[in-house]
Amino acid sequence: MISFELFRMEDGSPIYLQILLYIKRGMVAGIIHDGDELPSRRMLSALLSINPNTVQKAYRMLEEEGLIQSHSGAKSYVVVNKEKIQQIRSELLEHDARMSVSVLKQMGMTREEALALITKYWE
Amino acid sequence: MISFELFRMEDGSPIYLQILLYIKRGMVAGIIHDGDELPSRRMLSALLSINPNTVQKAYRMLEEEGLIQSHSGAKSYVVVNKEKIQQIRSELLEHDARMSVSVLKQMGMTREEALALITKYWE
DNA sequence: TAAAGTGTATTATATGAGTAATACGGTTTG
DNA sequence: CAAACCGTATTACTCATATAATACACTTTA
Repeated sequence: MISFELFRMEDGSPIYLQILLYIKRGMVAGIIHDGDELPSRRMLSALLSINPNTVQKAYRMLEEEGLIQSHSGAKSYVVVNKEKIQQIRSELLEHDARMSVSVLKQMGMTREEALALITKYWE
Repeated sequence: MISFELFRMEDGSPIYLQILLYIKRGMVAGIIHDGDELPSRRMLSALLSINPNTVQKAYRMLEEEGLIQSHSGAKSYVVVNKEKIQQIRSELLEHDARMSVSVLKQMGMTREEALALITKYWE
């Protein structure tokens, strides 16, 4: 069963996207594997204190991408392979790195200052 | 007159927040100075192809923070000092650095891998 | 002075995100 | 089998974001 222990809602983006990205990042990190059981919509919504429809929206989008599999009445499971994970990894890294570099540059930071800042906040 | 040449709409967050942060980051970067003239609501909205009310929302919030000054009928100007800029700088850096570190960690990256990634996308 | 530009305000509309309550039928399990 | 849980769907509502169309009074400027 996938754990949502590290999940924190705070960045202001839509919750269903935060859930979707959390699961994708978990796949890339090697914490979420092929065949893993997902928490049910009702259980996860109760755990995060949000509406079941919001979880459903994230799960539906993941299913449309072919990353999870749902059967009416039964539990839902992760369906990935190495190629898919590598593709997601590239997408996420590129997006996150570009956004990070963009905002740091907008503040006039040098590369060295940026690296020092990342290091400072790493722990 | 403040330039919006580097402004790009793309990160999915509300436009009025993107404008607000763009101006704050410009102040921190030393590109936007005390006394600088702001583009009018109508002019900027036309330039960015958005509604004047959206620009007004960003400007109103900046004025409530005391970072710009508006007089009905006249142009609007930046009002900052070193202390304010230092405060904004701390807020923005902390927020951006925390978000960057958070997503990189969620993908299982080590500090060294994260620094290498930032370096790679810096140019 | 007259025109153009400006800040400010109002009302209406559309869309997306999120919640709330409920329902139906399938699967699992004691 | 029956209860519990599951995925799925529907309808209604609230709120924030963004647009659209005006309007008014003030300031700047030709």
